Amino acid sequence: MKKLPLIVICGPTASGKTALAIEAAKRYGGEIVNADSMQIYKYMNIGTAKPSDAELAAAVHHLVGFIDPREQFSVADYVPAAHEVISEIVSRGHIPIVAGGTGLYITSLVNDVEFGDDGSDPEIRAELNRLAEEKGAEELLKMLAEFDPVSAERLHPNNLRRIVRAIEFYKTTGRTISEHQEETKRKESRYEPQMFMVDYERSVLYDRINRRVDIMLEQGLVGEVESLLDMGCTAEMQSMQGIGYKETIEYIKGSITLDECAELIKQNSRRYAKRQLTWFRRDGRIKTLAPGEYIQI
RNA sequence: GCCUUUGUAGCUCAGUCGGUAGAGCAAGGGACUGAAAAUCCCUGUGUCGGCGGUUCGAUUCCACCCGAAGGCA
Repeated sequence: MKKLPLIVICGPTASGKTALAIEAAKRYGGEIVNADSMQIYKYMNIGTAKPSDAELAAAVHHLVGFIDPREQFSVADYVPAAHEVISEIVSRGHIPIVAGGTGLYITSLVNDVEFGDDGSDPEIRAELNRLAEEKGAEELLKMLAEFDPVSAERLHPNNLRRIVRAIEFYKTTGRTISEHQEETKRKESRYEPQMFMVDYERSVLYDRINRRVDIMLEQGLVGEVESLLDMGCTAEMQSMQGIGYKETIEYIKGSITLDECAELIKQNSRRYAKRQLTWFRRDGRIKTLAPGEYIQI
């Protein structure tokens, strides 16, 4: 079976993915598929550095701003949605260009990781979290070890979130998450990706990040967050965990000054960029581009 | 000009009764399969201001020089 070609533009925040994607779309007759876990939300424009109206008009974009920020969303929602959009793009005779910085979304899509309809249950998850608070994460790890020793061995006792997830997976599917992971690794992907990332010198990237945060504040990030709070968003919501949002909420609540808020956003963005680099660096398929270099296919 | 205090990691500072030094923050590295802008793990990076003296050995003691802060004139 012929694999579907896919252009992927990934990399850390503030590395110019949007502009590169638009350029590639124009040049090769492509349509852009967002792979950013925060730009999927509506009303969150400034803080997520969503493409501007002009940029959105310059090329066809998909999966941008289509989820209400009060709602949950996950890779398991993203991947099937992206598959569908991509197959439509291909059927139009266009080239799909996946662009974004969320490593998990990109890898799961490109490697064609399967997410079934079951496999998640918010109630079980909440119950496990409650149990962890009572008895501690180590107790849960022991529990996990009884039916999935492979995962239990791999997970650090402090990583409660993953421990909970592994137990939740077993309880909802009757299979262990480690088995599931092995299976999906063996599976052939339907895609043949060409992956690119702009490789900035670290200090240059950090300058870009710092500058961009200043611009976000000038553009009215505080106002954007205020109106999100007005529409009922709360700090606990997934969308409000986004960098730029959680810190601005602290400022609006009065627990930090605007300067502290700006510094915190910058620092968290830099740390995020570092984590993104760690993720993408280990994917040997990614070709690095010099700053200013266009992608070549 | 004189007196006092001070100079140790990127920052704030500990410390060594003389045996080349350690915390917090910052930073760096890594993991990652349904919260992923999330979550978690690992790591001390240093002509101890400079130049001499004493000493087997000086970041530590002494002299001088340079910088910083305060005080007196």
